[in-house]
Amino acid sequence: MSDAEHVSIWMRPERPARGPKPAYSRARITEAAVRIADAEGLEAATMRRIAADIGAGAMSLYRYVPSRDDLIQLMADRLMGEIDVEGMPSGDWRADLVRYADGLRAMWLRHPWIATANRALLGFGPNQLRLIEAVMGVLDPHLPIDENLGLMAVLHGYVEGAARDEVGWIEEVRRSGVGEDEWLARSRPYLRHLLESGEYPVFSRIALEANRPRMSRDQQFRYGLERVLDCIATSLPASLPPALPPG
Amino acid sequence: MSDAEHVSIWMRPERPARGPKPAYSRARITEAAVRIADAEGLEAATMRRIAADIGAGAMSLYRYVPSRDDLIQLMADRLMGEIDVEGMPSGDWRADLVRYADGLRAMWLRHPWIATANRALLGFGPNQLRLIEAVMGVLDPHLPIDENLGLMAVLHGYVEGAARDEVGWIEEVRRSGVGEDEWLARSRPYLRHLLESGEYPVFSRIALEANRPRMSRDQQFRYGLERVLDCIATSLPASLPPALPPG
DNA sequence: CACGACTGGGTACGTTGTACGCGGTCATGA
DNA sequence: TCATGACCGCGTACAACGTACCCAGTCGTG
Repeated sequence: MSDAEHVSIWMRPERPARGPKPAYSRARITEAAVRIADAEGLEAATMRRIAADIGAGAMSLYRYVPSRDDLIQLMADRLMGEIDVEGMPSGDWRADLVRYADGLRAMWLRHPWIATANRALLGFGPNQLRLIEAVMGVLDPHLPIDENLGLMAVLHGYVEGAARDEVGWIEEVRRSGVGEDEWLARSRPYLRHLLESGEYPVFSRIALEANRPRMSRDQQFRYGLERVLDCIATSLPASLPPALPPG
Repeated sequence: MSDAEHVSIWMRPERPARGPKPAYSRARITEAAVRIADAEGLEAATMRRIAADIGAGAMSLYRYVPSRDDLIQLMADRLMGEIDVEGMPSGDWRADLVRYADGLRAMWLRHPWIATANRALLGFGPNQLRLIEAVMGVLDPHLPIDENLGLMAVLHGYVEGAARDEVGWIEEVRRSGVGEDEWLARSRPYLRHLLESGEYPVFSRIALEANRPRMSRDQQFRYGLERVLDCIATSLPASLPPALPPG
């Protein structure tokens, strides 16, 4: 009953006052879990597997973490720590936001399983809070907090949506167990059926364009990002926007 | 071996040619699964539970659906069918996109569990394809397909990101088992700790603003949406944009 | 009318998260 | 100094899950 009061992992202290020295730590457990999830997906990071990885018994993990769900929250916050926002209100708001967007997307591509960790986004862990301070601090001097929140929703939504698309494809192929080429080959009959039905002209155009892509994935991402930043620029007051980017 | 070739549920025909009349159908199973997920979350929609709901034995479902993952894909596409895009290239591109955005967000709020269905977005089911045709058809006459895709990524990313935030909160409270007020009350000590530490000034500003919100959730969503649409408007050629919306 | 492709569904297996309880350890208060 | 009890690691156990396998019954087709 006393433990049930903690509604979030961040409210529960890792170390109690008394007792013998613990052999592991939340950080070590989280590290192992992230390593496994990177290599084989989040579903492979079971409690037993993580415990075996650090040489512990399965149930020992529950001395450090109340549930697997909370552990995943710890993992997500650890990932947020990888994003470099050092010295972030630098004066050039556009450069700052590009750096944040690129860093966030790169982190997603390094850890595709983050897309399946649903509670990753709202848990106010320390790294998440650090990101909020740094990134929202960029526009904070120029905008009321309401508008800042709205514009960040647009930026963050774009980056995460784009990353989710890329990563979803990666995970789809990984989960199917066959290689990317094989996956494409097996999908071809259905694709052909869609194209030949003639009912999906726009989709057909997309599919045919995708066969000879004129923009790399990075370029596609950058195109949309610059569009979002242009949008943000028009919402700023009479500040000096940096000239259009070198694109 | 012959079945394993189907890499997607949409490539697998529901009805084979011969044999006795089946008692159920994919549509009926999907309907029951959606109803359960709406009421108790996606994790409550287990195979046994769904089967019991329609009066079938647990294993009978596998005559219609190869796996639970594929069933979830069917559920997701069924949800896409709820979004009204009738007669969608209507001539007023801005009104069309607002209608789509509102419909998508409303659908998410009706079915919060969609946030946890990770493969929902890439499975080219019939309703998904119908959406693509209608929504991308709106800007298709005015833009090359590449730019259309880029702008749709911005729009879709914003709507889905905003919906995901709202829904994540709803699901967080639901999963905690306690009511919303109780959840807030239990989080207050941690929030107070964050505020009093003085390390998170921007976050503090957000938290204090949230105590006396000047915009409803709907209004917040609309603010960002209009911003995104403004952004899209500047990317259109010399077409006639409708005047700024009644906001 | 016999065949065999199909049906619904019961049984069973492997894996999961985790509740519970054991014997050992160590900071603390008498 | 030493007994106390809070904490440790962890083995056992259980309920619930997805689903492989098998069976007897059904029905379109030769």
